[in-house]
Amino acid sequence: MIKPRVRFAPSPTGPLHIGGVRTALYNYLFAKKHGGTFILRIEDTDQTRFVPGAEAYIVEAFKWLNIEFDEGVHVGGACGPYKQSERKAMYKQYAVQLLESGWAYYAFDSAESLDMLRKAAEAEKKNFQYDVHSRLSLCNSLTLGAEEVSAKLAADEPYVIRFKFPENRDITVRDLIRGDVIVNSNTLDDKVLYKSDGMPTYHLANIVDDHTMDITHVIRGEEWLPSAPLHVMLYHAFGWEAPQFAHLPLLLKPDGNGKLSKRDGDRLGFPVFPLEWHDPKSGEVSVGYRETGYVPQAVVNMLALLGWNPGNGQEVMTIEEMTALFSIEKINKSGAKFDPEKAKWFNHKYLQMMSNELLAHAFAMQLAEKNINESEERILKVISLVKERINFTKDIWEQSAFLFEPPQQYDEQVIKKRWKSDTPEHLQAIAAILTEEKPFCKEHAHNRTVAWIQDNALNMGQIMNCLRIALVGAAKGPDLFEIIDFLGVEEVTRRIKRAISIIALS
RNA sequence: GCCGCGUUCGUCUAGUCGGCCUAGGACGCAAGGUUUUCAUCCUUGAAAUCAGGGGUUCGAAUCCCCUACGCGGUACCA
Repeated sequence: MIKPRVRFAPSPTGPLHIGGVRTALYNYLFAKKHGGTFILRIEDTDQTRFVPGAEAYIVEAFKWLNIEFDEGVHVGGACGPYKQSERKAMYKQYAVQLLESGWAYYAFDSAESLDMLRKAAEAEKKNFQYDVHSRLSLCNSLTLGAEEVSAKLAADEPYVIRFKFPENRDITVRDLIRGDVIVNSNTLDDKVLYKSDGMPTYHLANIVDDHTMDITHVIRGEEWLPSAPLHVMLYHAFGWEAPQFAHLPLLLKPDGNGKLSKRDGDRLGFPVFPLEWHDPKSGEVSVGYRETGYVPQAVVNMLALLGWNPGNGQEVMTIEEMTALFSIEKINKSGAKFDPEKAKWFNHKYLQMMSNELLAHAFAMQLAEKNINESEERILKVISLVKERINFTKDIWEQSAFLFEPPQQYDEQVIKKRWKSDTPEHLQAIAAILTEEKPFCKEHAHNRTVAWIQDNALNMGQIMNCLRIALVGAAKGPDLFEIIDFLGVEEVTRRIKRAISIIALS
């Protein structure tokens, strides 16, 4: 295969959705697999939907995800500029070229008049289309005389340029995932290519850019499949060779049907965006994978498997492994429901593979925010104690807070079950045993404590759980003597006293 | 409405050219074990009559047709 050139072309209308991230990822995987080029192009032809900060967000998101572009708005390249608003001047000539070759025409109908036609059709449960059937009864250069058209243009009347579909032609879209999709031109509408504000629409700009940037493969979401016949015809009209198409299945909401949306994330409690996003207009904040404590590699891995599968049973893999295994033929045809539980599982797996040093570094930052100072050695110790219990980096604190501060409260269920009238004296006896241990050795302390419990014919589970309650506040957490070792006997004694007084009061 | 795409355990999926599929794996779920706690981890299990109905064939999840359902599109948005 010749080295492919692919592109990811988002429009800067808000934060990048994980569906978009997956589309970009598949483009990236495909390009890397075949030694090709991966390009980031910003499609901002709709000035009314422009959102400040969105472009920077997109760039930052890919940086965090470690998905690198070879060419693009932020890195430049030989086919720049990579932002459509900056290429504005070049589109008109292509629209004119189509006008001259008879593949397009001027249309002067106002948005309002078309709106009325649409409403009227809707009332009859029909659909109004600007197409082969209707264009001869509308106001355009096909129905108006040549002088009339030039007069309107000379008078600066607003106009759009529409594509003129040939009559009754079967158009074949050759899709790498779906095979041949055939659509008759009579069912297609004459899409606007050039808007009255002097900007091209997506359709024109997209084709012109893909051609001038030598794009070989267009890998994009399934929502573009309906307009693919238009694109195929556009290439034909220009006399250009069309790139190969691959329309990706959609990412669906976890419950029910339909496209995954920000709403679903809010409702079910999982991020839909890679990074946290602050909407400049509404001030609304959307949670991000990064801020939730996801490992970028885990996000990439999880996303890759939503709609693609190498077929070898392997699920956890590096991006290099994915690249080696990737093929468009193995992409599924049907939409994939997003599963927050599996996303969590992936993150857990990646956290376990991460070095303790790296996790300690992340945790040290969390501690700094809480003004807690601990030695590197002790932080590393904490990591070794809680690592296997965490799904997100933010869980480290949740799982280890009791190592830094006494329990805020004591689990009443456990107290009710295990705390007896003689518990205080038993705990004090254990405190005494621990204090005698000098230097403190957790194995030895453990053995002596167990021996003491047995010698006094006491219930092991009852005593140990009460001790745990006194130190941790709940019946959970790592090995008790590891905790005692970390806390130090003095702190342990203090906590036992504290627990006895507080629990006695309640 | 019209056009297009899709349909294997609850979910993500394996299933190349029909037989090795009494449909495999993973997540989740359940039970047991480990941990005198909880989580992790390990083992086992339940879970898809391969959307439904017709064909073709000795034989179909795999090929053909129909139906149903779901989704996407139907803008001077991308």
